[in-house]
Amino acid sequence: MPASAARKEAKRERMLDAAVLEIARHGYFGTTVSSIARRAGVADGTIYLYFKSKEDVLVSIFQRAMQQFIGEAQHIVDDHGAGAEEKFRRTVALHLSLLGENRDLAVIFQVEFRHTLHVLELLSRSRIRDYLALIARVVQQGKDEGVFRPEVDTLLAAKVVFGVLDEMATDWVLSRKNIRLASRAEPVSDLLLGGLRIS
Amino acid sequence: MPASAARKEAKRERMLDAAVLEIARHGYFGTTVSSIARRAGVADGTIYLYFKSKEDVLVSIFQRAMQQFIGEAQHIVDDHGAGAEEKFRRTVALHLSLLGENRDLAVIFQVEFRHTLHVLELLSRSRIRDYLALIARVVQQGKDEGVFRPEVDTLLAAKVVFGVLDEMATDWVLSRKNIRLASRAEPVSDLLLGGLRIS
DNA sequence: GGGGAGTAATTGAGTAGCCATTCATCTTCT
DNA sequence: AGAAGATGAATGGCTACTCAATTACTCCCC
Repeated sequence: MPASAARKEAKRERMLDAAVLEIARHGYFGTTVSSIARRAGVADGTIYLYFKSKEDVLVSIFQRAMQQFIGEAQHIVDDHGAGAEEKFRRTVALHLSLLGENRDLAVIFQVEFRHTLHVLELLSRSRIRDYLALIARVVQQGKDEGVFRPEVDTLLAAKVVFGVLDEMATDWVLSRKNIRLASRAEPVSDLLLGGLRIS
Repeated sequence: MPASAARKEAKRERMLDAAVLEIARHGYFGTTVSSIARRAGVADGTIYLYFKSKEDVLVSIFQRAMQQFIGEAQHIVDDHGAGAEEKFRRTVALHLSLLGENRDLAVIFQVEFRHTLHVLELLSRSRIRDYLALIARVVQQGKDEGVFRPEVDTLLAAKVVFGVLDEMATDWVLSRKNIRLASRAEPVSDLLLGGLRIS
C-alpha cells in the first residue's frame, strides 16, 4: 500500500484537474466549488481540507503549470551545446506546444488568470518574471555571440517575445479553427529572429 | 435648452465614466452596480434605464473606447501621403498613447475585459478583428512598396504586432514604475520593423 | 408668462437567488 | 480503540435587478 502521503497528493491532483476542466468551461466566477468537488468525486468540504479557498485553487493551478513550464524552459536555456538561435526556436516551440496540447489549461492561462488586477499581480510578480528572465538570457547569449543586434534592450526584447507568444495563444484559444498552435512556432520565430539578428 | 436627447447622452457618458473608474479600481466582479450609480450620482435603478445589465455596461465601455481607437487608426492608415513604415510607427505610437494617457481605461482593456471567454469572444469577434485588419493593411502596403519582406504572412504579422503592443500595455499597467507608455513606441517599432524589413 | 395636465424620467427599498465556507457527524484507516 | 480523513446539509452574506411611488419635464391654453 502506498504511503498515505502519496494518496493525498493524488487526490489533490484530481481536484486540480477537475478545477481546470470546470474553470476552462465556465470561467472562474461561473464555476462553483460544488461543481469542482462533484467532478473530482469528493464532497464540497473536502476541497477545503486541501485548499484555503476557491482562489487558492486557481493559484495552485497556476503554480503547478508554471513549475512544469519553467522546468522545461530551464533545460533548454541551460543546454551548453546550443547556440542562441537554436535555444530561441526551441523556447518558442516549447511555449506553444505546452499550451497547444492542453486547451483547457490554455484557456485558463490566456483568459481566466486575468480576472482581476489582484490575482494577476499576485501571480505575475512571481513566476512570470522568472520566465521572462529565462527568455532574456537567451537574448543576451545571442548578443554575446554577436548574432543579435547589441543595441536592443534585452529585457524589452524578452517582453516582446513573451507578448507575441501570449497573443498567439490567445488567438488560438479564441479561434474555432483547428490548426495546431505549435505550427505557428516556425513563422513566429522567423519573424522575431529577423528583428533580433544583425542583418 | 439642449434637446433632452443630448442630456440623456451626457448622463449615459457620466455613468460610463463612473464605471470605468470603479471597475479599474475594484475589478468587474468587485464592483457593484450600486457603487457605479453612487459615483455617477444616480440611483441604482437608473443604470437599468440606460443599460440592459451590468455586463452591458462593460461591453459599452469597450464599444465607446474602440470606436475612438479605430477612428483614429483609420485616419493614419488612410493617409495617402505616407509610406508604410511611417504609418507603422504612427499606429504603434497611437496605440500606446491612447492607453498610456488613461490608466483606468488601460486597466480595463488589459485586465478586466478578459474575465470570461464569453465576454472576450463577444468583443473580439467584432472590433478587434477590424483593428487587426487595419494593421494588416499597413503590412500589406509595405509589401507592395517593396520594403517589407514578401514571404511574411500578412495576418500573422498583424497579430504579432498586436500581441507586442498588448504585452507592452499589460506590463505597463502592472508595473509600478512611472515611465510613460508612449516612450516604448520607438524601440518597439524599431524591433518589429527590423523583423519586417527586407535586410 | 404661468398654471397645470399629461408624460417621461428617476428613485431606492425590497426580493430572490446564489454560493463560499463551516462543522457536527460519520467512515476509514492503523 | 483512537486518530485522521471525508461528508454534505445548513448558514450567512452578498448583490443584481425590479417596480410602485415620486419627482421633473414639456407644452398648451388662457
